Amino acid sequence: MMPRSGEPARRRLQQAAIELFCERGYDQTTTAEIATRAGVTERTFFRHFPDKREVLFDGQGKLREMLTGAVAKAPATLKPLEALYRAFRSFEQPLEDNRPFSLPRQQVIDRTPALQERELTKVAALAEALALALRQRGVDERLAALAAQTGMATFRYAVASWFADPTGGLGTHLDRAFDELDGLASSFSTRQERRGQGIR
Amino acid sequence: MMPRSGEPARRRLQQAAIELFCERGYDQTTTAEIATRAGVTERTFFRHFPDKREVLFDGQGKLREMLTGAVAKAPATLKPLEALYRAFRSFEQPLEDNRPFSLPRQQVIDRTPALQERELTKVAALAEALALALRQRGVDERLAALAAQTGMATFRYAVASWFADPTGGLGTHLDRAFDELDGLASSFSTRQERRGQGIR
DNA sequence: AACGTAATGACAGTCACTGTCAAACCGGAT
DNA sequence: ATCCGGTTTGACAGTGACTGTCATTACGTT
Repeated sequence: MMPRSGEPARRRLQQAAIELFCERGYDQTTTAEIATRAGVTERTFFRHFPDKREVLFDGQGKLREMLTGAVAKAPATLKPLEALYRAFRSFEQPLEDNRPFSLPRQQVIDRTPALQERELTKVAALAEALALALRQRGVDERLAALAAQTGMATFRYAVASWFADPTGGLGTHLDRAFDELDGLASSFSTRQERRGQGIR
Repeated sequence: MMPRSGEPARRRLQQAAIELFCERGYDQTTTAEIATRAGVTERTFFRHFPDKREVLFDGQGKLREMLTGAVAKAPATLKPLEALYRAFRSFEQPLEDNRPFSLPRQQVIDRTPALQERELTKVAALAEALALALRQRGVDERLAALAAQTGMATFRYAVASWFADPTGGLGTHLDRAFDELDGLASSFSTRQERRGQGIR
């Protein structure tokens, strides 16, 4: 049996996976190769991760808990999107620290359709969790869903532009994205004809 | 060689697939079984569909073209979400006609994670196409993306409630969903503190 | 040092999916 | 009717993701 030395097998597998994905690409890498580089058997890979893709989406569970927790703790007077903004903002530092790992990870995802598909479901699950957190703040069900989706999209937009240009840190990009969204909100309505120029 | 009789092999495969998925479930059905029921070989299945999931997501291409076309043809004065509403509305009849097929299909998807994942990517692709169509109407890039996502989510909500209760037809559910969205728009803003009570 | 639990290796097996090539189908030209 | 060229299919072999099972090994506990 492989000596259980040093880093836990789980971490070695993640490390080996991202290395190989960067070197050869996701599709050209077999789970057996990942396992070999990590010094374990292929079977062990599937004991730690339910499938090949999941080796890149591991932190999601904690991220969800932390974000929903931050939303729950936000001042009750805040509007939905403002609560989300604060939750995202409270994650600036951890995400900055993770950048060296998450940047190559995102590059692999961006050029692999199968991984983009998985990312979409992770994002959707996160948005759903955020919507639930908003509902527990007393927000209407439909508004919670809408705000959660919009907030997530804006967050992703900010992270993407931060990946492209880290200048000013993630916080700057978050502010910019939410400011832009704020400007959009005024031109955001469904029906035109049944409104006069009067407001409210 | 199998006599090329009756319905084209493609349709037979789709029919056989949805039947088997309803009977045994998606995971408990092999592509070989689908092919056998359709009277062809497994190899032929993969000549018609790139993967097992795709047999349930075939109309997507045409749907995208028709919806983006409808958006393009909408009166130029309409706001983004109103243009989307009209595009969706113009599809009431085709969707009503398809209900006998799409209802069981949706039930299969709803209880199969792998299919939900694929559906998410289809929805995302459609939203992206709608955003592009809005941009070509002169809508700002970010607003187009936001409106497309929101519109798609509202459309899906309407279709879901129409699946649950066809009373009044899809049109009624669409109106209700967009009316609800319209009510939400007023409480939809990002930042609270930097606004006085003044409007505009 | 003995023990129990959890992690691992070894092995066999299923199934989605692909490449390849020959055979069968089809419509149109002769 | 016959031939012909392009398309569709069948047959077969192969890869790789993923699962079940069981014995074995590592590690903490006593």
